[in-house]
Amino acid sequence: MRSQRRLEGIVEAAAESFARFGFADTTMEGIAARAGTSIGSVYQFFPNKHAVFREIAQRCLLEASTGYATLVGADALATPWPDLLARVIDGFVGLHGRSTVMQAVWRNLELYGEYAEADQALMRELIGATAALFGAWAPSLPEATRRVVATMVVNTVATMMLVLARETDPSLAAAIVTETKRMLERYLAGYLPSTA
Amino acid sequence: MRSQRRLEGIVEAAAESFARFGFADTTMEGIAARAGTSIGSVYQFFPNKHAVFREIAQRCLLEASTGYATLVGADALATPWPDLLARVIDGFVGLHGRSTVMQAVWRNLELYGEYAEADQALMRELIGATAALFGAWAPSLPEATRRVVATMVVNTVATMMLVLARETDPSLAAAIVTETKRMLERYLAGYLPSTA
Amino acid sequence: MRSQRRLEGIVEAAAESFARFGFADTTMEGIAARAGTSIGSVYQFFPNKHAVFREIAQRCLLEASTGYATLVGADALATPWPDLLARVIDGFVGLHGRSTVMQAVWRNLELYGEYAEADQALMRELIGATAALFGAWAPSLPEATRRVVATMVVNTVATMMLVLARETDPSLAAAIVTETKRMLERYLAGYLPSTA
Amino acid sequence: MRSQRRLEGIVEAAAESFARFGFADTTMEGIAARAGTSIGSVYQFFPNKHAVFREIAQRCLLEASTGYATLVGADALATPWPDLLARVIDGFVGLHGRSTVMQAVWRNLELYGEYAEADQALMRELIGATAALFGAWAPSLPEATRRVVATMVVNTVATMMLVLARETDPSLAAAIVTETKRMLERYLAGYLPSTA
DNA sequence: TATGAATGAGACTTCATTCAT
DNA sequence: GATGAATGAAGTCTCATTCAT
Repeated sequence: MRSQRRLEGIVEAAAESFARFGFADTTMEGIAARAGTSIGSVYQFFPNKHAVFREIAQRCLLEASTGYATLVGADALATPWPDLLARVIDGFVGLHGRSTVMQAVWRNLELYGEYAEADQALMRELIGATAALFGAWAPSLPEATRRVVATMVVNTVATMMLVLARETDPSLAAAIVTETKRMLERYLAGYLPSTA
Repeated sequence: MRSQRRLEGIVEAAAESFARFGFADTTMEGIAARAGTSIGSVYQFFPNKHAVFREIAQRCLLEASTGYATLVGADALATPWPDLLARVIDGFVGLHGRSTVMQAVWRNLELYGEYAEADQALMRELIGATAALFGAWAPSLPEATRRVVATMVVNTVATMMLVLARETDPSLAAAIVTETKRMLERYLAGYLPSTA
Repeated sequence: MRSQRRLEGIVEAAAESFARFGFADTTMEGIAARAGTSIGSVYQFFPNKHAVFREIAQRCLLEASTGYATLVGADALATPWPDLLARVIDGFVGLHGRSTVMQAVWRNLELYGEYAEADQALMRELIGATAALFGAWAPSLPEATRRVVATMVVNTVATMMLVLARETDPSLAAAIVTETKRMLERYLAGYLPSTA
Repeated sequence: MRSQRRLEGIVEAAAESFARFGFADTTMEGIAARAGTSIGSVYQFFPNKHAVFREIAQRCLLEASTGYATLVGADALATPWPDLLARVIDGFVGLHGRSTVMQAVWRNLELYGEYAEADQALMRELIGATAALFGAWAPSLPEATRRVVATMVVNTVATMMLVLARETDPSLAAAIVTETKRMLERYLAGYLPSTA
């Protein structure tokens, strides 16, 4: 469909611009130009500039949700948890590197309010799923503890990506990924049984 | 001197506004009004809006630097490292809670470019100091490792504050602080000798 | 096309305002209002206030250039030079009286820097053309002399218009025109052969 | 007297700034700084920015008036009129070159309205004096003619200075002075008897 | 009287949004 | 729908002028 392709072009153009210049320095005119269309067409799809960002944030959250599901996969419980942890971390790093939409959202944290609700829902989802895994691995761990620990894991991975976005030295970036895995592994080792 | 007090008023008003509404939604007119002065006076001290933010960022970094020095203190090596870790984390949480300037900076991460250089210098300083402590506690730890580990600790504490800034549930916030301490303690236990 | 008419309206309004109140006392808001449009539209065509003036200056120079060509015409060499001189002077006086754009430029000489280059090119053109006429009338006159004399004539006519712009007494204005013709005629009589 | 010296410093600083940057781009703060005093002191002497310019214009007119009297001198009628003409022209060129105040006024013609009245009075004075000389040399010349011719001479010299102010090539500038003398001489030769 | 900090009106300029074609 | 010209609210910034010290 014509309009579908046009919409995609606009979203892509907007994400690129938000990621590269930030929300404030992105103009609706600029988005239209980058998408090879007119400003009127942008307003055909979105009532205002914030709505464009919200769409991008939503896609970012969807990508994160889908990414989590794919990375954890059906074989989660059959995988030693440290391996799973490493897989998820590497997966998210890769995802962020490839997704303009994610970069746009991480670059414009000041707009968190725009999608806080949806983000919190996603966080609850991811935390719930992670906590459920913990329940399978360590049934004796109290429910409340599981949730807190899951929160820590999710937050740590999320903020690691923020740190990476800022880090210019690639070898230090790689070290940060390695050490984050190690840190979480040691942290979780206090809660989950070793997978000897 | 009169102008010193006025300057302080402006900086304080700006920090509050940046922290509460964000940089984009803060107007120079608004800063002046909140400071009980006129827009002309704001421009007497700062050539433009970004310069106001830069001043605040600089103060934030100074507070962080001073805070670190105070918290680590002269007795650092006489203190068991887990205690020192807990003291520093609690200290920074308290500092952030009391400092409008810090809240303003954490709220407007998208302006990181404005003070990136100064921030990186501070990071190097804090990482260096922390790595030096590690060197005292674990002389056998290779220099490069010490620095990477120190980087992890500093980043983790820093991003924890970002997470806290967003967290509305106070009991969850408290749990995050507790668990962050625990996480770092377990992480560092792999590198530093246990203390008696 | 709509926008062409709008542009003309803006230029006309600006010229009127520059001519009547001067550059400094003309506001972009005022130009828009006088043109019956909005300030945004003015900025659609011109990036800033100086650009508006530059457009007007350019039109003024074009009018002068075209005016010269028309006034001198194809029959220049067939016309006794005193008659041609009188025709050109009267022509320019009339032109200035009818052209808001010229009045705007003469009124704001302090902005000469804005169009100095283009003006100097025009001057060279007019001086060159005038010197060429002198060459036809007085072949024995050295090239360098022709150019200097042409410069005098062009400058004298130009500054006469400046004087006229300031003169409020119409009968004195008329006398100034008459005497300027006489002055240039007597001046040129020293260089050019008398006609029949 | 202290305040007299201070006033002179301010006027001089203002004239320099007006001459170099123009009225619009001169700030009261800048004048004070250049005069080595404070803005408050400037307002001690002048109620506003235009008043500063008016003072300068007045001095310019005074210099012109005095200059004329000096140049024409007591021996005017004993001097052949072409020599007197040359002397006056050279004198004014020199005067303009030396006087910051004159340069300030010529540079800011758009403010003519500020001193138009005084200027017109001066013009009447100079024209009257010149016409009187003509009366002595050519008693048969009708009064009205004398005044018109005197107006032409005064205007021509005045506008020559405007042209010179714009001319960057010194040899062309010199030629303009020479030719202006020649032009006026030929013009006047039609009205005044030759001085055998 | 001298100083220069404080004031605030006013001008420029941007850009999200609307709407006629 | 698509287009892009038109709109004008809103924000930044300057600088003449005032006034407390």
